[in-house]
Amino acid sequence: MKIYNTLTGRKETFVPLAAGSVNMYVCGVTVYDVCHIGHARSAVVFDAIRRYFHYRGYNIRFAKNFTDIDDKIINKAAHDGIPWDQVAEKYINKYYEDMHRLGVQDADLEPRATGHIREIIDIVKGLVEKGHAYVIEGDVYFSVPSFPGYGKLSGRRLEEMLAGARVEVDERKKNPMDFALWKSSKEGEPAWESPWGPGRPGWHIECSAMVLKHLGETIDIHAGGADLIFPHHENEIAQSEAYTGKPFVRYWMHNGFITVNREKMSKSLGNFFTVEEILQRFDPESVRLFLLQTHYRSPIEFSNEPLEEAEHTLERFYQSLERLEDFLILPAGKLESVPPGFEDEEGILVSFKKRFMQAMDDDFNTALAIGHIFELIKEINRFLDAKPSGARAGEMMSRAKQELAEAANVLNVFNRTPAQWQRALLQIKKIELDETSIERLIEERRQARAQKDWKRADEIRAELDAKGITLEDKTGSTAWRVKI
RNA sequence: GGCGGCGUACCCAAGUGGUAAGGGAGAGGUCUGCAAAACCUCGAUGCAGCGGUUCGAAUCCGCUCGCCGCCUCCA
Repeated sequence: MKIYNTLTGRKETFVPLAAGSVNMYVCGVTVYDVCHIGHARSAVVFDAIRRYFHYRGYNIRFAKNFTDIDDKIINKAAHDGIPWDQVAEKYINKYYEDMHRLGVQDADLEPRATGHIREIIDIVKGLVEKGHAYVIEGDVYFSVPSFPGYGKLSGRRLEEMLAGARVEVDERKKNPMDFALWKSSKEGEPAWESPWGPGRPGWHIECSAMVLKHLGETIDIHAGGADLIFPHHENEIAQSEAYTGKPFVRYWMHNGFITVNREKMSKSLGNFFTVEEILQRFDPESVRLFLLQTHYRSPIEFSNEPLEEAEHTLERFYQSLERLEDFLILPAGKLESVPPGFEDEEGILVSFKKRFMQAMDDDFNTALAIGHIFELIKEINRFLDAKPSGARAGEMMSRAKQELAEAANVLNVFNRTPAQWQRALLQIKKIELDETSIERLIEERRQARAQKDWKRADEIRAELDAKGITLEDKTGSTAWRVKI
């Protein structure tokens, strides 16, 4: 298994600290507002990666935090006139709601900053004692020059950063790059008691504290959005390694951004689309597929078109799956006939599994893995086109279904039944007809067709079409689909 | 200014040395009462441009052009 490690800038063979186990920490969200699609990308991507580790038999401990105290939360609380902890609670709940819809599994551990104040204080105290941090008027700062490795993750040197001169200058700090570990609270702000007076943790320290407490001094993987590389993750390394004297993280993983008009989607630019509003227009599975169809480190340009394409892609998948299932429920024909050219279908299945794993093993290439799924789909369609029959053909197709289900389970897309997909479309496309009335019209049309009353049959078809339902006449029955 | 990334068909996108996956759109075909959908087939002699290394380059090196990100809160 190979993972691109931001620390080295290379793909490296993944060797976990303890054989067979993975300790993984993902930076979650600061809960001061609803999630946009960029947050969703990070969550979905690392969810798929986590599922793949599990599939590969690793015993994975997966932690994802909530930053539930910070300036933005305090500002939001003041703005909305509600207590800061209610702001946090509200958006944590909203996060769960959005992510569950997108098929993101809860982490094994979901620690919150405010639940680790004691641990944070212990680390800050330790850093002060070791001379890596200093106290000024109730604030505690980490002394960046005291940590020689500073800049190793983001690939920059201290002198260069100072030259940039975009750093806000706080005269009290010994070095402009020094960052807050502990911030004293003003009157009326949330505060916890500490050796330096009432205050709250700085942003970076919570992650160090939670990693240390729940996963250990050195963990296998730490992940998050690429915008966290500097300063957040750089600072985490500095404070953690200065404190423990041990390497903090073995593999750093960072996902790429979502862009709008080629610009990074962000709150400050105002060019963001919330998960909620996207899910009003698209089925969650379409969104998840859209996110996984591009490699996690590449940028994704956001617009309707690729989401609509993802819908078509799913339609194609479920059409084929339905066809496969139709074949499987049919009694196996007496005639043993595997069409010529398909004798080695089992070999194709074996190679599918191999290629799927190869793709995922290569830095979690979900885009390629999905490509392989469609190669298999094409193969299955060709096989069924050739009108196979008999027990062996049945076994081969049931094995194919099994293989597809396994891959689908890892990605958590292509994971429903064709009927569930159609029902979901009925809802998301806001079709005014329900299943029963559609079935009733189909039955009426069937009778018309039996009497060769083509005019009436065509009328019904046109009527359904106008309402967004397409009919598909198969031998002996008629299926309906939501037009997309 | 410093550091990093990207540029593959009409669109999206995988591919980091061995002769261009996959999806969407399009064209042709099969099926059909006719349709539609679906399915099958086709589709880049070519990977921003130029030069170099190599038996061999989208992949490595150099230069040029264009775009983006980080350096400040950010997934």
